[in-house]
Amino acid sequence: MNFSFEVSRTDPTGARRGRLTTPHGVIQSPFFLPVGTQASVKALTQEALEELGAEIILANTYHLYLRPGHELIRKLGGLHQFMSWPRAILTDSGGYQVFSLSELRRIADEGVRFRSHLDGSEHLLTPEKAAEIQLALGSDIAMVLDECIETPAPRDKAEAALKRTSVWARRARSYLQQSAQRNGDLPQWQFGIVQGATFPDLRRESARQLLELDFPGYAVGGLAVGEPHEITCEMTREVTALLPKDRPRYLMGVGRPEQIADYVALGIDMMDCVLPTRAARHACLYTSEGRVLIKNARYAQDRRPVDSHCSCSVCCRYSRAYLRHLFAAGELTAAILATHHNVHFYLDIMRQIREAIEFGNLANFSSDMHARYAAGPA
RNA sequence: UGGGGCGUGGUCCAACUGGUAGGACACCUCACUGUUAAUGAGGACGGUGAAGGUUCGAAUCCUUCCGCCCCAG
Repeated sequence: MNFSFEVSRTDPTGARRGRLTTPHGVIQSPFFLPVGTQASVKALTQEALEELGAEIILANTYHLYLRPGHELIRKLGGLHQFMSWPRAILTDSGGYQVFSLSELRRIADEGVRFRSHLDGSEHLLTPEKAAEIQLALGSDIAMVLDECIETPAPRDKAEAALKRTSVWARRARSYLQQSAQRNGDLPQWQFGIVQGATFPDLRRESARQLLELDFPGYAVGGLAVGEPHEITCEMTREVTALLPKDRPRYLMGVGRPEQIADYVALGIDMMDCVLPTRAARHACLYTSEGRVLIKNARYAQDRRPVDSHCSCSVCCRYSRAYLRHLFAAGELTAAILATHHNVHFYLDIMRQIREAIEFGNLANFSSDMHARYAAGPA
């Protein structure tokens, strides 16, 4: 099978430099996955993503199952072909929707019963179903269905979600393995997801239970849902300490630009976040000097690029004043240009982080970022 | 020149026909962490064209003036 992961260097902080090989290309790690929930990174074309150097993106099982439907995508040749994205794709299982669509679902041991946010129709998402959908989509990496709960959570609730996540992980794992036996090969990698809320011992217990299932990669889920950054780091540290060094570690749903290096220093290899794309549409631009809220009146006559240290095509060509105008006028181009810049910025942070690991100065990079983001924009 | 109507924050309008002026948009600011999100929250701005009068109390009623609109000539 065409999957592998290798760590080529570990720096003093614990950060790992490596590469993940998939049937759809090699991805240098640590890496960031732009979020393309509905087979589209909002406001970006696949051409733009390629130009930006994205090597992998994330899509969502729940959303694509509801629309246009995984069977349709399978019929059209799978998600890669459907959306004309030749590089790697990771699909989230719908576990996050268990959390974010809480008013629309009911959780039981068999799975999650959802009412569609689109038309109100009822659907049952089980661990097997989530695995089946992702198989149909043909993503390179599939996530197991997990139960992601809100923070802070009482211990008994965290325990229950942890237990259920482990049972579901086992079911998802065997579903995929059985499918592989029938077809002779594993067409995709499947990652387990550690839960346990903000309880260190529960995090460790969750990791231990998943390790028994011998996943090719492990994710840390249920974090960055409201708890302080230090807690996110503490929980991540508990987990990565137990994970095998030769498997990729994925911290799901993070983070802010200045936090990313911290997670990498905790031994995280991959992460995804809607922040660069969503904030872009809301006129928040990330730069090497901090955040720029481009709608602010102070930028009305600002001829400078969004980020003078940025080499993206937006910063090479357009002024802050123009971007501000596009937002004020409600032009679609505002979202397109802002998203392009933010995704470039995130991918560039990852390039710099990889370089910093090679040179052994990730700690400097991290404190630099924190300082700049504390100082605010120029 | 008659007759009729209307003047309320930047804009468009609302205020049981007397009860102490509100909304939308615009503006300003903030928030977004495995996307139900080109979203959401907050803030500033008028004392009602002007001057008088009636009344406990007027954007609402009366008088005069100013401005705009419509219909007649």
